[in-house]
Amino acid sequence: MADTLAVVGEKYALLVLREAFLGVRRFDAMVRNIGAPRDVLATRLRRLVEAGVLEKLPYSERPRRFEYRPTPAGWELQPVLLMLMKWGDRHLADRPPMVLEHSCGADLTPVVVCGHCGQQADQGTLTPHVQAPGWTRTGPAAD
Amino acid sequence: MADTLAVVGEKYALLVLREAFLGVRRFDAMVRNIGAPRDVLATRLRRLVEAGVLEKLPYSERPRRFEYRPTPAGWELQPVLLMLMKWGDRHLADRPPMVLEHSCGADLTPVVVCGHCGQQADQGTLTPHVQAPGWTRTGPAAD
DNA sequence: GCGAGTGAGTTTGAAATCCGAACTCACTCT
DNA sequence: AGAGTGAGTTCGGATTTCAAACTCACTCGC
Repeated sequence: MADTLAVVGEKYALLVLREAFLGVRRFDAMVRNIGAPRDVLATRLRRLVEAGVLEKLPYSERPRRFEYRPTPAGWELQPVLLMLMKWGDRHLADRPPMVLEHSCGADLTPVVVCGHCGQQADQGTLTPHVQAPGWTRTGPAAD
Repeated sequence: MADTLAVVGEKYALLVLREAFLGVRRFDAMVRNIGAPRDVLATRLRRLVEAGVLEKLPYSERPRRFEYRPTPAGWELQPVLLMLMKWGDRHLADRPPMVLEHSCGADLTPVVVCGHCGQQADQGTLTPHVQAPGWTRTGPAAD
């Protein structure tokens, strides 16, 4: 988790990915949609490319222009964004939510399930098997 | 999404939640496990409490001591963390991953599915219905 | 009853980031 | 020739982050 956040946890990184997923893949368009300072966006894009999450490819020689597309590894981050979106819609809903249509025809309500049994994976259903080094669960704290 | 990140997108915020989910709920324990500067952790905790994601409650009067527990809204962020964890395990795996056991008895592999049809929701299966104000999808960019 | 320790922070000053605006460079379009 | 566009880079100033030290209110061992 900490390692993942080292890649996508910096300010704007996940918003950049959102835009890339939605098809906004050019520098200036991202600046407009995200509202990030141009230099910050430039560094973010560099990092995401070197992390293998985005790919920078030219869509025009003369003048040389680039676009940024999610790699396969990048696409695998989409579920993270879906869950962030869902949470925001449930708990912060100011504007009407963006609707994504699933291939089944319904409007998407993303749910996290256990890949093994297909049942929802949430609070009550999970038990950590902890053996991380240096990790301490101090004090009594039954959930 | 942007709004959600305004709440949990700051540095360490999601790590704080991870600890809280795992039962680490005291200030000093979090400092030890996360390695964040104490002042930053203090501000993060304040923000997460006022955002309604954590709850600060005393576990001892005299001396006055507090712990931070996820609220119901907080627990709803767990899926986000699960997907971040999964991605890290697949793409950055340095140390052996932490195993979570699902109530079905199997080790959890979290998957995001469409709540309507139960089928996986990923790259090919989603079509955005875009009508956000000021949002521009510039240039040709079929996925 | 005294010194050491603990838990939950706050303070402090230097280092790293972020910000917005302006600038560059290489073109294209009128 | 002049205006515009796309993809950045450069600037100085405002915010954040950082690590270490400090506070305050206790408790514990002797």
